Amino acid sequence: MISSDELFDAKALLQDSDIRPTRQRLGLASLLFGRKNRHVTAEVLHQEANDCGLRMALATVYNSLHSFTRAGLLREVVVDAGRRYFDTNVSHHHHLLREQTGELVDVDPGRVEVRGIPDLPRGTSVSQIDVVIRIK
Amino acid sequence: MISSDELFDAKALLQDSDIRPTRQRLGLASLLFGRKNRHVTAEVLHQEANDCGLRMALATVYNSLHSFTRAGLLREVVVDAGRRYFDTNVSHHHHLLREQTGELVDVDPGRVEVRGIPDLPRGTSVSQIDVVIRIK
DNA sequence: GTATAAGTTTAGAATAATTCTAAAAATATT
DNA sequence: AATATTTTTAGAATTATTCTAAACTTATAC
Repeated sequence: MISSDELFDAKALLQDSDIRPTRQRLGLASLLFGRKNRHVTAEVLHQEANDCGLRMALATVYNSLHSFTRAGLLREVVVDAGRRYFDTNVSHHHHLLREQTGELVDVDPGRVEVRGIPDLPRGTSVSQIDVVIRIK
Repeated sequence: MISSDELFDAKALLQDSDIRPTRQRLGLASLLFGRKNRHVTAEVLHQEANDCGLRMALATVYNSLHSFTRAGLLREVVVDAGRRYFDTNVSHHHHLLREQTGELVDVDPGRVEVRGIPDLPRGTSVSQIDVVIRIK
């Protein structure tokens, strides 16, 4: 169950991001942002929502994940060609991927350093640097 | 057109890897390994093969890419959730991705340094570290 | 508050990439 | 050559995601 103050937080969060706080988005937001940092796929989040009694279409979960991402509340992490992961931690950091389980763990950027970025083509700039440490 | 010595190279390469040198695999191998390092998707490679007069099913391209990968002749690069890229450069290196075009460029591992890998869960070891520099 | 406009949700269809299936073809072995 | 093994193929199936347009919600104007 979702407590009213969690819902309230979610509402403020969405409104601050100019996202309409609909029932569905409030539910997803409290699943995503209520607790610690998370990595989810649409499928998994949809299942979780259902398990909490929040009934909604899978397409709504996709729509919401994209809205949240556009608003900067989520960021997409590419670690698998075939599944889209969304990360609630939008600050600069890296990832450790357990290949066996698919589990993703955040890695503090202070613990990994990328140096000596190569020359970039003229007129381009770095938009992001992703480091994925795959473990088995 | 594919010259006979390119075909010969491809044949030796496949045989050394215990892969039967079928017409389809020889053709794909010379497209892939005949020249400089490449990054391809199944779709693009299939199109190229067709353009060279090498007719084959798309499923064969997928099968071949997987055989070559299993044999260590290719490695999969994950830079896009939705498309599988294969890289003919199987030595340790990183990638620069031009987000506008989807073009992938190899980055010498000497030009980028990753340090201070975090503590790993007990019983696990690093299988690979991927660095993707996204530019726009 | 009610009406109207704007944005959101939904089920189901559509798309895209990849994998599966099992019969036909090619390659290798005897 | 005959047989066994592996590969290729077309097309169906699967998986993840996006699209569509009608129904519904939420916001805005009066």
